Amino acid sequence: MKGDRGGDREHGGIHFLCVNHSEMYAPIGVRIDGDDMPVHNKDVAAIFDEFADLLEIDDANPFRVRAYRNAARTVRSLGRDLSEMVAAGEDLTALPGIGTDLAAKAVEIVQTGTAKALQELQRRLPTSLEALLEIPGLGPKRIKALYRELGIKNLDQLEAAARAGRLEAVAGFGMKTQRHILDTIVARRTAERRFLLSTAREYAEPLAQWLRSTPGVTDVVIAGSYRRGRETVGDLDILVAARDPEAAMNRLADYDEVAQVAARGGTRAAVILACGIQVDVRVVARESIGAALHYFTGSKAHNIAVRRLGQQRGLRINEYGVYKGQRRVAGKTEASVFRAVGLPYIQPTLREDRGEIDAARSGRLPVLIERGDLKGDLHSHTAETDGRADLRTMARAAQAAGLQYLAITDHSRHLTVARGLDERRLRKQHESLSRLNEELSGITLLHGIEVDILEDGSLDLPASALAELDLVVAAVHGQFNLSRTKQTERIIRAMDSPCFSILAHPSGRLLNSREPYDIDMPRIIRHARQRGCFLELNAQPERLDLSDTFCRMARDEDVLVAVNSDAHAPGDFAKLDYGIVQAQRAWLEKSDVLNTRPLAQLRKLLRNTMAS
DNA sequence: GCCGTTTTCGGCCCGACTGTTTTCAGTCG
Repeated sequence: MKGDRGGDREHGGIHFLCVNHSEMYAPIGVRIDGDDMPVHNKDVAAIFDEFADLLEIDDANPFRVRAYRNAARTVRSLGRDLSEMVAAGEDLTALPGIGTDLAAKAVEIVQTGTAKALQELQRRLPTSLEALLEIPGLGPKRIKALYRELGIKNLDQLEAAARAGRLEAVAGFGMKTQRHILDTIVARRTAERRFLLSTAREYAEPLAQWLRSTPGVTDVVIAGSYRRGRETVGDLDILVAARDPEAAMNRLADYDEVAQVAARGGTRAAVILACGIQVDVRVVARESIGAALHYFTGSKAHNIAVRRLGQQRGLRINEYGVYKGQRRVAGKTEASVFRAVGLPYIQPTLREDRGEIDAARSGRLPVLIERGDLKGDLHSHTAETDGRADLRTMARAAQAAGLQYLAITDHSRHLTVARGLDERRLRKQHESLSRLNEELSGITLLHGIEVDILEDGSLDLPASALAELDLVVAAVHGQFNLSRTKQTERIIRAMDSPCFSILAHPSGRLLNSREPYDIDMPRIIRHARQRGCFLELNAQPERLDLSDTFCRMARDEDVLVAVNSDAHAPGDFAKLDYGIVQAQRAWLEKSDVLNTRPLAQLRKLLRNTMAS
C-alpha cells in the first residue's frame, strides 16, 4: 500500500523520474501547431495532486490536503472526459469529493490549463519540492525545514547537501537520517519504481512460501495492491499470522534474496530484495488475521470509507479487530469485519472506493467473472507468423487450459517483422485449420486474423478476404503518434469496415514502457456500441489493455469485452488469469464478457460483425 | 476543502516505527 503517501496519495513514483517539471506541466493548454492542446483527466488530476503536495509542504490543514488528493483520485478514475463535462455545462459537484471550490478549479484548469491559486503557491514554494516527497523519511515538515534552512529545492541539491554532511545541522536530522536519504537517492536513480503484477508474483510467491515454512506460522497472505490485482505493484505487503513474531522476523531476515533490512520492529519489518522490490511484512496473532487482512489489503481509500461506516455505528476499526469501546466484536475473518459495519463481503479486486461500498450496502455488488467462466479465447498466434507453435499444439494447449474454442488470429501482411499473412497464405491456413477441426474433439478452432489498422483507418486486407473468416480482430501496430483527433478517426473508420469484430489492445499501452496512444476512448466505446462490435481486454501482463477504468465504462455502455490471451506460445493461456483479475477490477460479470458464451451463441454474435 | 439517516458546523481513520529526543514529532502504510 505504499505510494498512498499522506494518507491518500495514489500516484507514487511518477514525479521522481521527472527531474524537469516543465516537461510535465508546461504542455497543458499551450498551443502547438495551431491546435489548443486539450486538457485531459490525468492533467487535471496531476494538478490537484500538485496542489496537495505544495499545500502539505506549506503546512496547510491536512484535511484540505486530503480533499485535493480525493479529487485527484476521482478525476483519474472518472472514465469520462472532464473537459467534455465542462463543455456540456454539467454540474461537477455531483462527483464524489468535489464541492463548489474544487469544481470551479476543475473548470478553470480545463479552460486555462492551470489555476491561479496554484500559481500563487508556486510563487512561494518551488514545484520541485514535490519530488522530495518521494524520498522515504522525508515528509512535508522536513522538506520545508530543508528548504528554509538550507535552501534545498530539488533532489540534486538534497544529494549534494547530504554528501557534504550539511543535513545534520538541521533540527530533527541526524547522521542516520542523512545516510538513509543519500542511500535512497542513489538506489532510486537506477531502480524501477513499480513492478508488473506478473513480475511481483515471481518474487512474492517464493518468499511467501519461505515464510510459510517457519515453525509456528499459520498463515501467510500477500496483501496490498497485489491482492487487489492492480496492474503494477509498488511494493509487497505480506501478512503473517504466527505464535512467535520474533521467529518469523528472523526467518525473513534469513531469506537469501534480502539485500537490505530497511526497518525492523517487534511485529513489522521492511526489507529490500535484490531485485529492488520493497517488502513490508507484518506479523499478527491468528485471531486478528481477518482484520489485518482487510486493513493491509486496502486500498487506503476503501479502508477509510469502511472505518467511517464503523464510526457511524460507534465502532473503532484497526488491524487487530473491530471494537465497541474496549470490547472486540469482530476481526477473525474479513467477512466479520464487513458484517460488523453492515456490509456483505467485498472482493479485494473491488476495494478501490469506486462505488463498491454503496453497491454493497444496497445489495448491488456485481457477481464477478471468474476464470472458469471463460469458454474460449479469441486472439492467438501460431508459428505461421510470430507465434512459436503450430495449429495443433496451440489447440491442444487451449483445450488443456479448459477452453472449448480458440480463435487463431495471426498477423496480416503489413506487419512484416512478424511475417504477416497475405491473402494466399491466409486461405492456405484456412484450409489447414478446417482439416484439423474435423480431426479435433473437445476443442474447436475458429479462423480469424489480427489485421493491421493502417494509418488512414483502412484494414490491411480486402473485405473479400476477411469475409471468409469467422472473426476479424483488428489492431494498431504503428503510427502511434497521430493527434488525438486523427488517431480516434482512424480507429472509428476501421470499426466501420464491413468486417470488424474486435478491437485488440485498444489503447496500445505497454506498462512501464509505452504510454497509450492519444485517443478519445469514451467515443470509441460509444461507437463500438453503435457498430455492434467488441473491445478486447488483452491479458498479456505488460498490456492489460483495456485499463480497468475504460473496461468498466465499456460495461456501463453495454459493449461486450473479450478477455483474450494473445497467446504466442502454448504456455500463454495461463495469462488469461491476469485478464480475469483486470476484468474483476472493472466490475465485469460473466454476461459482460464475449467469450463466456457457448460456441453457438458466440458464432451468432460474431456473424453480426461480419459482412455476409 | 468536503460533507450530512444526529449535523450547514465541526468533524474528518488509526497504530507502528524511527530517530532524535529526554517525552515525542514526523513519517509511513
